[in-house]
Amino acid sequence: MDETPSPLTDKERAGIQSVEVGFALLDVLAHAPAPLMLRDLAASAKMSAAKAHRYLVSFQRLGLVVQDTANTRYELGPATLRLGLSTLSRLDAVKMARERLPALMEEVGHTLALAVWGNRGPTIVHWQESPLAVSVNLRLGDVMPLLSSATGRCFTAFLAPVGQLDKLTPLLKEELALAHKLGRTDVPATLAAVRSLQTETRQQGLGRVKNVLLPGISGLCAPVFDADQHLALGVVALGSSASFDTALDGALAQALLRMSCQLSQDLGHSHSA
Amino acid sequence: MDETPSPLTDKERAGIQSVEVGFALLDVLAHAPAPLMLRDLAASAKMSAAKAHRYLVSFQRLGLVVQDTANTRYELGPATLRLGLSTLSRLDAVKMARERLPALMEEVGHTLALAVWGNRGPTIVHWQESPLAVSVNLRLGDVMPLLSSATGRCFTAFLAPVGQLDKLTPLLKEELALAHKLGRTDVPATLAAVRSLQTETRQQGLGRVKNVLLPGISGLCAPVFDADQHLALGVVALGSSASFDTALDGALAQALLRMSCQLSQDLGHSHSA
DNA sequence: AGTTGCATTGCGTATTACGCATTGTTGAAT
DNA sequence: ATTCAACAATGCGTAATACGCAATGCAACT
Repeated sequence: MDETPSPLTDKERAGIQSVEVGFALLDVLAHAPAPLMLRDLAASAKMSAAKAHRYLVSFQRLGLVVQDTANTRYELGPATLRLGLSTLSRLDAVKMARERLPALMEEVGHTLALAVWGNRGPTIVHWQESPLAVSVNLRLGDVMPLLSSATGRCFTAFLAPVGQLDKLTPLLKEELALAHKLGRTDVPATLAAVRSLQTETRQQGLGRVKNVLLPGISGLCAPVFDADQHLALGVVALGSSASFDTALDGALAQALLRMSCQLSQDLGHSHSA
Repeated sequence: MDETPSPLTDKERAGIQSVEVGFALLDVLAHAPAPLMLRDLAASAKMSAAKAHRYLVSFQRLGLVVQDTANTRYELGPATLRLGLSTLSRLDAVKMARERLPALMEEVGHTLALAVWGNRGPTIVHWQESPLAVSVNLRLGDVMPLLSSATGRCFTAFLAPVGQLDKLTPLLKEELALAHKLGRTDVPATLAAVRSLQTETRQQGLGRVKNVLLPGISGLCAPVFDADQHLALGVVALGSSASFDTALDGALAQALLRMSCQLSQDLGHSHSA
């Protein structure tokens, strides 16, 4: 088709070329921070605009992509959400954590949430507001910042050392740049400072934040690992700093850790690190 | 290819056939309760096993599908989760609803509004006045009463069953006290009466009011839910009681419900309640 | 071993997707 | 208003690709 002389290495099993070509477009859209024009979308996926357009027509028919009626920009559509949520609902870690969250909330009396790693960082996939708590503005799908949120710090510290780390670095650099521009003093400013925050978080066993992301709000996030030592999800608690105990040996932190350890074990994680 | 002589109807824009064919497999997997054998998967997607297999090879390369190493069954893969989370993070219920309001207003001919839950109750965040309608005195940021407005009744009935319900109670008590002092007879006077109003509203599927909050004005409010069963927003219609059809099976109520259901689905809500 | 029920892979052909160039559309500048 | 520019969308002919069919692998039972 294109410029692939493709020696057709033996390890290649017969597939459907169009499927693999088309996915590049979805992938670009998934990583893009905003809806894209056809021109840029095609360029990012390394194909001609005409070619991309044909794929996008089909993706639109399927609901995988939608087009802003006004400016004709493309973005991912509701069908991708359905696929993702279907996968999410089958994830053992999420399933089990969801079931156990109500009891934990009863015990600790704070708003709780679950986060998993997405393309743009740790993403809230479930939350449960405490009746007692101040109303924290949390929305499904929110992506938490890596350095200024308890959740982000948890993922920054506990993401599997190999493989996923490379996903982390570009996002970290972005955030460092942003923090620098805003002149923030309560978050790390250099990669070295990030390393030290990671070490600290690992020693604590959970991500912690006091009045950083939101003034007057504190948060804790405990990691849950699967059988392969990968960070499967984060269990988050947050609330008003006035009534929120951030002590590592406090009842709240201990309850979170108990929950996350139990989940990890039930997922087949064997204490080896 | 197949048995499609394909008269190529005019409404068909040129797309990529393989993409649309392949999606049928993903769709089947998304709706299946458990991993599927190639045979069944192919049958459900109405294609031959050989054909399905080629697509699945490509889907596996992309991480959209994974195969149980032991029993060779297929299920959705991590890439679908990435796509879904990316979409989820961009979803904005209010924005989506706002885009669709003009069409709805065209259809029903009444003033429409959107409300979300704020610290002090359901808050109007957007409204669109009908040219035909009487001018209703609504302002951005207005907090609607829980018992005497259609919007309030909607939120009272449909706020997340656990947790948020208790955020409701203090506000409800306040309003009950106020109603009592004013000697109103058209709103519930006791908590028991509130419960019964909630039940009624849930059965109706939307909040409804005739000449209660404002004399001569009627209103309806349909709930929109997110993927996690949280009440994301309310779609409100209001107008002069003379021309406003409050029948549950009337054109207006049905149009509102259609709109709210569609929105809920696009937010990832899988209708279960 | 024999058999059954799958998944997987060559092969040849008809169909499809590709690049190129053209036409349609939108929106901004003169 | 008119012109212009930038982008999106679409015919067309050809070369590459996906399809059905049938053969081959690969296990788990009998």
